[in-house]
Amino acid sequence: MANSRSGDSLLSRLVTILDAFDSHRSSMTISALSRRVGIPLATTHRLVVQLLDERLLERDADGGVRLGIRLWELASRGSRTTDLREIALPFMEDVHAVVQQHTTLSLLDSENVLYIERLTTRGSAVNITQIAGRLPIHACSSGLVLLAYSPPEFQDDVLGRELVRYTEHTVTEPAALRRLLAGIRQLGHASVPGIIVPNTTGIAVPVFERGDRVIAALNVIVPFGEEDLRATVPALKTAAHGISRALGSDRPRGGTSRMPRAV
Amino acid sequence: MANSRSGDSLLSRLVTILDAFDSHRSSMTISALSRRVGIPLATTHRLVVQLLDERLLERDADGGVRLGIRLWELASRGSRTTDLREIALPFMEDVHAVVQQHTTLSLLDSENVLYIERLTTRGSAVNITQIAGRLPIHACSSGLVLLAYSPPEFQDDVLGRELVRYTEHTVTEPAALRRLLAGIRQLGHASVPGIIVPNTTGIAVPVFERGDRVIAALNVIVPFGEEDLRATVPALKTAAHGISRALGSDRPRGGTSRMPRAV
DNA sequence: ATATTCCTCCCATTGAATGGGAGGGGCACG
DNA sequence: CGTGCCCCTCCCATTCAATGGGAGGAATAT
Repeated sequence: MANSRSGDSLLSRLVTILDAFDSHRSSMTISALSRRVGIPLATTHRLVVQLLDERLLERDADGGVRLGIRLWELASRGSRTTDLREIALPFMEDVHAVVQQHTTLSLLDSENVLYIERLTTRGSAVNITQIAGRLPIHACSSGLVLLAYSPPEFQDDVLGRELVRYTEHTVTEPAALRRLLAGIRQLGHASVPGIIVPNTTGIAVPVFERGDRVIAALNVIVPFGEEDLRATVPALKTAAHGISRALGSDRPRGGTSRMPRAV
Repeated sequence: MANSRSGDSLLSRLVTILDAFDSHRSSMTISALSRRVGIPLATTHRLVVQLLDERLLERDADGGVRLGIRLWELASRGSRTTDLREIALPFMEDVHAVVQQHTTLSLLDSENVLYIERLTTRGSAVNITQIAGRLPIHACSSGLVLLAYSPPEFQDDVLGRELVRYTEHTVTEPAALRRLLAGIRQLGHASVPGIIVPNTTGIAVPVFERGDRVIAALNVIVPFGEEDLRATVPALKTAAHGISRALGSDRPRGGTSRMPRAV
């Protein structure tokens, strides 16, 4: 597939390079990058120069390289993520205003939970989610909701794997997990204590597209002892319903504006 | 630079392909894509298959292709845009709540104004800005603010060009533009009527990084007749100041938290 | 003064990129 | 039901860009 001795294609190497940057490592020298991604320096150098040419990478003030704004532009302009995020944002604000805890929006991507928006609350619970960050599907309330409403084959697939146990509360045993998912479907929400971070409870509800298919999860993260399910779950469900409605009304197909709407 | 007869490198072709998608054209058949980007069908097909492999593109329900979530993830994870957006969002909400008009955050990129966040208001003025969309620097209030606080050489460069006239209010004449910019610097904000969309006024203020350098513009878009500069400008300036402070306090360098902060 | 680490460029080798063309499937129109 | 049209996919001989070890040089640390 490529000239490279490692057998990687040019494109896969480009992706590897872009993938090497994250929020903790947002800038690197070319040499460091080369070591990190395991591509020979001369080749890394050449690829980086090309990426700089296309402005997918930028030079840093200290001579390092970082992701370019152009890359963000390309990725965001025609992306469904951007649309979903923008539609959901006002409803997330509502939840955030009422519940006053970290609020996130996430979806399933390649068997992980990918967070596409996050509203943080100062001084509240520890929040390990990051925008464009991922968490394992079985170890966060959002993941469990998304899994609970996934097709059975996918559920079986996930349950059949060896699941990592992060805390004493992480449910990894298939039968227990199945019961947990059934409970989530019955209640319409997930509320799980510290399955990835101790002393933190995640509460999540599904966001439906056109009434049936689940496309996202809406979640809040609260410190132990501050859970108030009676207030939180209705807030989340109301917002999730609002997002569903807004998703439908912005597209021609699907029940449009059958519902009256205040300004 | 490449095997292609057109002389384009592989990477530049990949960028061209990704660039072909935008919010209006978020899904295309491979043939349509091939025609649009001017790359022979067989080559486009091969590149698309590779991009699908890397999940930078996704298959649509109707067989077309669209941008993949993975691309958004790669671009957003280590991007400064994501940080800036997240830091600025609460302050934008404040403005939005008070002014109740479209509110945007933008920055200068390659001689254009690139919008990185937008809060919309239903039923308010026409809003042609799009998240990850661009506008010419001389034809929007945000652009004029960003230009007013740019280095003189860059200003001269922009003023030396042939500037497009979009409406009767668009200022394209260098001397007039210079006066406009001087006024913006003096007042600390830009307020310009319908220079790209008629019957719409843009009001924008600069967002500073570490007190001196301007990194973004904060803007609201109001319909003619509803301008209330006395209320709007202070709201914008307050929010812009808050963003500057939050930018500084999240980074070790720069005056951190000299200012008391309420929860 | 010496070692280390970085960036950059060179260039002979090699095999991946190229794209015209053919085959096949699906849909609409007459 | 046939015909035309458009799309996707694969093939394959040709061609030239990708590869990466190595060297030179600059900058910084020891």
